[in-house]
Amino acid sequence: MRLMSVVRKGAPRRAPRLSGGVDFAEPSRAIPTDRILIGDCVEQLASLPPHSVDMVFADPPYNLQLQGELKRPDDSRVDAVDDAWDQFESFEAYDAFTRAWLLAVKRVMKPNATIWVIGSYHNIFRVGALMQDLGFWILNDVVWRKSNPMPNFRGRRFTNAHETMIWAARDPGAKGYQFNYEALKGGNEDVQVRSDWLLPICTGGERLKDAQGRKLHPTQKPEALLARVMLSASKPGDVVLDPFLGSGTSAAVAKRLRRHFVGVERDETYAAAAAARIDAIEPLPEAALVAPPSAREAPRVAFSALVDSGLVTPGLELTDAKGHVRAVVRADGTIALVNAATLAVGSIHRMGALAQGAEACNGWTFWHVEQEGRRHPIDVLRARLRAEMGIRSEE
Amino acid sequence: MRLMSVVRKGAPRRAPRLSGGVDFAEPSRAIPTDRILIGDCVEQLASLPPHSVDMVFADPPYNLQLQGELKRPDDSRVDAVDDAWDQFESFEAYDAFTRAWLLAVKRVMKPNATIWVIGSYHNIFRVGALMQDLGFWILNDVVWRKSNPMPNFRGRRFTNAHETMIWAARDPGAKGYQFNYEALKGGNEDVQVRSDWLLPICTGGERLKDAQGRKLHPTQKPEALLARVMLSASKPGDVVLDPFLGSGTSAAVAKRLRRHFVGVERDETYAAAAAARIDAIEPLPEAALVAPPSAREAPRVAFSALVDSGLVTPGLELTDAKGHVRAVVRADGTIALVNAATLAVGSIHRMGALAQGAEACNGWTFWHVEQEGRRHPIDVLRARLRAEMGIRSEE
DNA sequence: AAACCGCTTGAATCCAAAC
DNA sequence: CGTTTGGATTCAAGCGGTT
Repeated sequence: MRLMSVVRKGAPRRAPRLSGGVDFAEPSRAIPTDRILIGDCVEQLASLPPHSVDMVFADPPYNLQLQGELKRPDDSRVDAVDDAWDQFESFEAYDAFTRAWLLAVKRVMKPNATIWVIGSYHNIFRVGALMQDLGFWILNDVVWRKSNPMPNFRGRRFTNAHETMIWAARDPGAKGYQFNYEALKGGNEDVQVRSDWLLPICTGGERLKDAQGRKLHPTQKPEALLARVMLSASKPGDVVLDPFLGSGTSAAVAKRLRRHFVGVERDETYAAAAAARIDAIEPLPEAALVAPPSAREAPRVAFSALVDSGLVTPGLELTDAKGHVRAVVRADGTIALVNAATLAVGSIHRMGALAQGAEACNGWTFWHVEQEGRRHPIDVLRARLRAEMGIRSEE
Repeated sequence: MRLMSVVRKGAPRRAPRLSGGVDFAEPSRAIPTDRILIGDCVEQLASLPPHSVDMVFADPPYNLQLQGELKRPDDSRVDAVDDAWDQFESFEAYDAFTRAWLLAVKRVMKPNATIWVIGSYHNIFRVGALMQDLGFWILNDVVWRKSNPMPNFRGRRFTNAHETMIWAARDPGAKGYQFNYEALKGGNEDVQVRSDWLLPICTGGERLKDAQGRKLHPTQKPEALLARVMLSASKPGDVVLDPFLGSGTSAAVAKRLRRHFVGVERDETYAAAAAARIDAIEPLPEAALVAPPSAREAPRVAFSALVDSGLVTPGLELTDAKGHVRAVVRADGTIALVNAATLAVGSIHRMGALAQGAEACNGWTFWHVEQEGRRHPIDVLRARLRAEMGIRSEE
């Protein structure tokens, strides 16, 4: 965590620095990381050196074009996203805005960097077409399926239950981009991760509130979503840029996963709240993040889903039934053996087999967690998650 | 199935007619249905009367043929916008093609018709943006999640496990489009249907094969997908247009679901195979397709009709569900609040709203009558009157 | 203590017939 | 055409208070 330590040196618990432009205390042409730049993203990005970020996550305005107000069947009013920053005069105006920030972002991307952009049907088609026009090379579109979306109250459309993320390389033919295929697969029951992800929206304690207890930001994204993005397409020490930082979810997750962040935010209230939020984050132990594994195996249902759900926390210790063998849960859903002579990282099944010297192992029954002084197989956590998710949600 | 019978009259088991243009045997300006038009879809659609189809399903080609040009070595220029030039030319050609067929399709859509377009990340963003540019009004984007997608063999991306459908109305502000909300909900555990659908890809016996046993068409869609589309947004007797018929899935499903189809296909081999396929389809029994009575479409019954019919007597007391609020029925079909400080008289809805301090209220469910010691919403009386009226009207 | 109930809320392009 | 009025319409979670 070289660059992270620069900012935190001598002030380990202070908030990230807020800056209106380039920080000249930084080495010339080195990108100032782990801070929030306040201002218009196109202007702010122009002050950064070219080819300096490894990954971009962008959550631009969606241009919702809402008409009147909407009420629930119980006559309560839906708190719509009617903020000024989401208003555009026309598709042309939105396109010009989009083109400008995409170009500004592209300049600061390293040749092998990739970009993620999230949106809904209101804007994602325009964004995707412009990305193609500007020479980005789409690698996947990834669907975020919301486990608890807002329903369609009037019964006139399908429940708008997903958002779309476009994952793209900077240039056509890019081959050296970061994609942690084996780690993702190892955390997904050794099955390739698909282009549709099921995750809940951001509610409860994770949702930032203002002094009056109202939601601070209308469109705060869940940390689990950003964690999947960064665990997929970046590595510890990378610089992650977010040109529309908002409530700071991407920066908070970057810090937790030991990536560096550069955030741009126009609204000072949002920026200040994000800074405080980021400051409170404690990075995960490095052991929970290092070294992608190389694995191959069989069965179903993802251990990483337990991590996403919060039932299992990265860093949690797993043991066998008798407590002799120990392992640590990693953020991507793989586990690392603790007492191994060499670093051993992989799926719960493969690591279980390795620990026993067996060819195969059912990690769900081999590994245990200690709760209230008693050891339970992690299979009970899986059963709990299945129960929570219900029959409909993940067919 | 009026129009269907025109084609099948005198030749009940023959294949749909193949035609190069307008069939002059049809009544002038009536759209020729249940046949395949062979040729370029823009040209063929120009021969059809305007405002003549109820729903469109389009699975356009997206072979951009860009691979060769785009795989040249990555150069080191700082600004890669120039790189996009060649591909912009190619994208432009695709855009021109897309714009042309979308306009041709729009002309033949009825004002309340809707269109579905399916695609992948290669083309769907361009198609969606152009649809917005041409004035279509997006209602939903619907994700087809493939339960058995093709794996990603090289491990450099996520498994491409979905395709995207855009569902749009012909014009902004369209409200009268067909959407079978209640039927869909009824078939989905009484929960409204979401924008992500899980369905297997087309394999096995459903997949058309050529004489050599190879798959006839590279992108044959599963009939289950088309069935969900048509069951969602059309009704029996509707005319469904498919400008890129291919192997004929949409027409086959339309016939089975007792919709009429108009298919356009440029490739004669595909058209012939589709014709044979469609010919073998047996429409489902009408009883399997009739729409269940929906509350939204039920004939309106005024509260005064209950008074007129004698089901409700002037002077009868109404209360809310808990018996706190009381009102009295007046002879003209209005009601009067009993405990109001000032005299309050009006419709069951207005008085219900007033009693609650709400802006709106469904008086049919708010107000109750006491019968045999139990409270029933007055909606049950309305249902009884509707039943009696239904019996009378059929006599 | 665990279960249960009621209330709140989330990126939303969310009515239709009659007058 | 605009305006008024009837009356149809919601799912999953989290949280707090009660049983």
